[in-house]
Amino acid sequence: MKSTVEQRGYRFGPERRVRKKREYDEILGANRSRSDGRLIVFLAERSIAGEAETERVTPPSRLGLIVGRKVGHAPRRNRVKRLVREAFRLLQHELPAGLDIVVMPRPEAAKDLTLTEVQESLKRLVQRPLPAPRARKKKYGRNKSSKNRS
RNA sequence: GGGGGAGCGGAUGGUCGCGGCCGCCUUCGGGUGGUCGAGGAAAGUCCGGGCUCCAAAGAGCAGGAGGGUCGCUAACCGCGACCGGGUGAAAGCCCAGGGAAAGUGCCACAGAGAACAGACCGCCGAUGGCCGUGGCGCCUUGUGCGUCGCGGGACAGGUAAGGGUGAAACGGUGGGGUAAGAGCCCACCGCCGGACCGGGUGACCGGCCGGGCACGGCAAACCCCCUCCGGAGCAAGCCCAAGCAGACGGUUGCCUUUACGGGCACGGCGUGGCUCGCGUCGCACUCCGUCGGGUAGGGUGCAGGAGGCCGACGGGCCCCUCGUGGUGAGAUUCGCCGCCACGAAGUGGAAUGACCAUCACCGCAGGGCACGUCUCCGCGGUACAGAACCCGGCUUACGCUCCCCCCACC
RNA sequence: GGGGGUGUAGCCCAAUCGGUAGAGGCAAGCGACUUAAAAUCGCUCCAGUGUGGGUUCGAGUCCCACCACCCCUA
Repeated sequence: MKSTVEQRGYRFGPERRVRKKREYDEILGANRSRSDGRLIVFLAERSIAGEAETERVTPPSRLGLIVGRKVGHAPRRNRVKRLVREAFRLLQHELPAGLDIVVMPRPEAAKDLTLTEVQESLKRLVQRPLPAPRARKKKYGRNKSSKNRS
């Protein structure tokens, strides 16, 4: 991860995606969301549990997607996900680093989105500074037993 | 206008990206070059299989599925051809298309009658009564008897042709016949039977002979006959890592053997409905069973082909299908055909893309204008839809193109 | 992905064996009682059975296809 600063490309590999159900639960459980007419965005500071050695560089932000069945059939859901991924990829140097961002498009607006619209919404919703972490409201706590054990 | 079949599923270029495999480089983070990367339905999950596990996949019962014939197939509720039936003017389309004289059950309402049926209206009333009347005969001259007629009514009775009811009324049409009618008789059609003749692998078809007809419908009602089906499913299963918490039950019998062991019985469990049979355990505590607790990470399964051969089990060779490129004959070109080379999605918070330009196709209507659609400019659109172990089908959704057939008009 | 189930008035839910069209309750409306309301009583209204075919004389019921929703599954 030493080449983060000089790496100016627009790559979008697996290190920039949220991949585990546990990670999704943590990000949604932080319950810091904001939305506009198109998107709902959940934000969390990126946890660095795995890295034991001290890191002086903040890791890049990661993207996660939730596109429900109300958006439409599979090709339409794929289209929405690809648009959001592309917007994140092109904006990755303008957005703040060290965040986990989970994007959930609104079903009613997801019918006919364009790339520029998604870019606008994403930039506006993510670039504002984070509010203080609030208490978790167990709204998305599907596995509360595991949470209580830990 | 109607009907049948086949094909395609936008093209090219640019910029920025994603995933697999191979080669090279690497400071092991990655870089770089090449190559491949959604569908005809990938869909619904409606059938059939492969594969995996249940030790093996056995028998019977139950349950389920299929049902004209002959082929194709690994198999099928699939496909093809044919047979029979229905429908349409035709091309064509549709058919769960075995059995209703093995049995059980059902056929509401209406209607006279609904399953070895029935007589409401109507028709008739030949025959026998009844009433009226005419002729003849008898003697006991009467409101007489007998006999032969005519007429009437419709009492007994005959009838099932017609009306009417119904989804369905115990063959149809025509003629004869009759009091009126009726397969009562006859002709043709239909139906039934035949161990018959001819054709066909067969379903069946054609004929011949016999029978006046006896046999309503429903089996997507129970059922009978024939055929097929053990159960679960890639979240199957196998390996690694991580993690948790254990508790309870089982401590047999007989025979045989010096003993190991074997046999029978009994009990638990498994064989995902039951029985048999089979397997397994029964002094093992490292075994069997019941209940409870933990994990949701990684790898593999995992990829042209349900073709073949060989293998020292790592794989190799050949064949087939499709794609791309090259080449040969022919040809104006393309395609078809032959040969050679290379290739054959494999994700998994889930890749196969995003944006732009030009072209193609379709539509809109404003301007130009020959007033119709040519094209220049403008605007909008380009269907249905996304692999999740794989394959063969079915069904459903959907844009366009082409070919063929039938009918009508010119 | 795989396996299974359900669908009848606005809501909950009945309908022997298929029988000519659907019971009940809540809700709604009207009336009575009441000063008014609640409760109660009476009356009324509301379905063509998720959709489309087929079998049958006749289908909510039997069969097939499709649609929507729900549940289970390492």
